[in-house]
Amino acid sequence: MPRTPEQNKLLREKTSKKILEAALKLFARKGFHGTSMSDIAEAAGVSKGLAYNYYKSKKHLLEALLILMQEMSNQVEIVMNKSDDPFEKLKLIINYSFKYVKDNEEFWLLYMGIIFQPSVLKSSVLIFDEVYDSMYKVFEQIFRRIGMKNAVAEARIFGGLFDGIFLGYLMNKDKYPLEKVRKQMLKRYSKIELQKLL
Amino acid sequence: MPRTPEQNKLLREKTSKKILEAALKLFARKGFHGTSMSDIAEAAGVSKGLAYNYYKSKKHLLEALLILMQEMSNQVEIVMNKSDDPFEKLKLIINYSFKYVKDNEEFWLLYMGIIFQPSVLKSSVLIFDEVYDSMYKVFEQIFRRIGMKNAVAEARIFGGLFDGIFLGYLMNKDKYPLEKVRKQMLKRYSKIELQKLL
Amino acid sequence: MPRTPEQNKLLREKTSKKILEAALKLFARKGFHGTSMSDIAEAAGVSKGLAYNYYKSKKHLLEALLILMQEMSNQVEIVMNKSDDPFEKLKLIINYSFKYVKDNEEFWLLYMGIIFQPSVLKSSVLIFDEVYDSMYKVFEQIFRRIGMKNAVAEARIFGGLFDGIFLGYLMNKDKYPLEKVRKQMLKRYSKIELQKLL
Amino acid sequence: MPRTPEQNKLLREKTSKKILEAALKLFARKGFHGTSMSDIAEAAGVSKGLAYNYYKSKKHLLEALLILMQEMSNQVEIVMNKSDDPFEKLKLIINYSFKYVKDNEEFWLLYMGIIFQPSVLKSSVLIFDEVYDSMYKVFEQIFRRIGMKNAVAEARIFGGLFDGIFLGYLMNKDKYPLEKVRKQMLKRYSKIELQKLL
DNA sequence: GATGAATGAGACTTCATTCAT
DNA sequence: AATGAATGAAGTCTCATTCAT
Repeated sequence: MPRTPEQNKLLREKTSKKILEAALKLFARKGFHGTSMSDIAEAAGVSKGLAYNYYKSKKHLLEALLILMQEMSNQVEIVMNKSDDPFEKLKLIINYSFKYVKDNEEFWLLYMGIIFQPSVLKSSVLIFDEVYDSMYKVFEQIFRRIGMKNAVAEARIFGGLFDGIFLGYLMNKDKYPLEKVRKQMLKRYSKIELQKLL
Repeated sequence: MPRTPEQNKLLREKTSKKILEAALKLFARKGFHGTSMSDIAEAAGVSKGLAYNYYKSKKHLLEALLILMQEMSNQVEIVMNKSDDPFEKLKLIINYSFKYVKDNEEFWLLYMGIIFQPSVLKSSVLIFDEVYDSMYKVFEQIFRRIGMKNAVAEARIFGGLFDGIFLGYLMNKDKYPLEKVRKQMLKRYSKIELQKLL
Repeated sequence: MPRTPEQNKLLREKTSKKILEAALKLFARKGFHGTSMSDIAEAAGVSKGLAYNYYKSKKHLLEALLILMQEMSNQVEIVMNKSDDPFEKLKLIINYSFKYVKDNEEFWLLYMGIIFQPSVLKSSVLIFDEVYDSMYKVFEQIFRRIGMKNAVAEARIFGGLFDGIFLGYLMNKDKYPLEKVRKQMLKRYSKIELQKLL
Repeated sequence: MPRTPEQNKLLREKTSKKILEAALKLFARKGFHGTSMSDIAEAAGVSKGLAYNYYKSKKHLLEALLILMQEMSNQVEIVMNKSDDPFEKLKLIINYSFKYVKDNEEFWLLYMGIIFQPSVLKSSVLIFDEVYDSMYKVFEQIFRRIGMKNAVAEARIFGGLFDGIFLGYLMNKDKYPLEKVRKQMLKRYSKIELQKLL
């Protein structure tokens, strides 16, 4: 009894997702070169052959993950635009980012891993460069609207803080006081404190 | 006539340094797994066999680099202790760190690469964990002495800033306004501004 | 459609046997260090990679052969126990051993090669030591039952004879009068002649 | 102050002997392929370069050892010819051989190693074949003179005994009752016992 | 859609040999 | 006579990818 086309489509999606998730997990932890297709297939519970049935090559798997990440990165802007007040925006960004990292550790690790080894996938750099650039532009505007003189530098500091904090957190999740840091960030970038510095 | 021991020592030092430098450059850019011993030997201008004459294995090469890094990391504390004033300490740390990254981009890249793929070298994690921990302790003390309530979180923020900023810088050295950011950091952590927030 | 598990099992057995046989042949003739995995793969008619698919390393291949040999070595005792008469036992041992060597030249060569280079595989020595020891014990008992005074030494002489004779035979199979020697051995260790020496 | 020609010659001989002895020791224990020139040079306490100064290649070293062995093998005949009585000859051979093995374990091990891996050195086979052949001829004559019918087979048995016994001895020097075996051999091949079997 | 046996290029590593001094 | 740095071929092993079924 052959499967109906719908059943087949569902099955395909499910399997392809399993593979993608296994790849994400392993690339994040062991790096692209440190992960073998066998590892991925095994972690996904499918045969090597089947993995190739869904993704033409190891590189294609990575690319599929990058595209996913790119799509997710748009979320920040959506969240941010829930308010028009720059101080409120900062708050939304901080809260969203901390939540995002906790929920998507692996994506974040993969992203960092790729950033640090651009040779793995030339094209990736371009993608992220754009994402980064546009993000910094937005931060800059926010700080300008707040009235800060050095909005360019402040934007870099603000953006850098996330990377740095999350890095520290992921390096040692058990000890890191993530919640305390989030609160302190909110305080540091609150209307009250920022206005003291103007 | 054989070479004199001195000649040999010089030769060994020169060659072993060439190899180590080539390894640093390549590991930093392409990652440990992404770099082959052939790459390293070629970049160093020696034969593959000779590289093994000096470093027992690819892993040993990496370890030699890590030891070097660990030695360098002690510098921060030395620099910091040139003054006893906590505000001055912060200034010294900021200036030293920015200078350090500019002068040792590759070390920093390698370090990040390793942090993100601890599976490459289990032992490395331990080394860095210690370094990090002791550094955060020192930052905490400084902020406590300044009179900040949330010294723990502030220390994490301060430390994270460096990683985040340098990460952004190394991702795109051409565009990054490193000097502006340094100045803004000095301002943000100056006595004047910090005291406004107490 | 994938192959059925049965098909795969058959395939695996066939291929793994081909590789093992090739390894035996080459290790026996050229020694462990003198044989390369390429040699083995080529002789087995498979790719190098496949050989590693079946045997984790060159050493594992050797170990697989040793286990086979150990299993075979139990045969002697089985054969010997077909009779209870010590003179008959000697006859059975002689006939079985001569036949065994002719049928399993390569195993015998491999075995000797390993004996002479214990550094190749430390564990092997222990295995064979045990086999040897228990064999000599058995020989000793036989000679004691026959009534010989120096059963210990006689057992060593009897056992040594096999090794020595087979060594001579395998060194130069064309010229060696194996059949004549077998007959003479039977005579030498026959009831009639042995009793003359009591 | 340059060395005199005599001094030089002495030095050369001493050094070349050191190297040869180191090679013998290592080849015997670890096999030809299992021994590296570095091992040999180190064991001999000289530099690798110097070893090559004395022996053109690793193979040449082995050949030098084989020639030495060949020279030593002539000793048997000399010893044997001290008496004209065949029974006495057997006694001399037995005693000499047991003594020889104890005094020259390494030579004997090397010899066995080569016998079992003729591929290492094609030429060696020819050398040993000759030695063996002539030896068996001599044994045959002895047994014929004693009056044995199957002198051919008896010669093979007698010769094989040595190889087999020594093999057993060298496999496990601590436990092997070499002295007992020697005595039993003398008894077995004494005039009294042999004549019982005629 | 699915399997896993099979391939082969390329990685890590060793070592006989050469050579500058 | 002597050293040991240096080379490069060859060996062990891994893994992305293909393919028969």
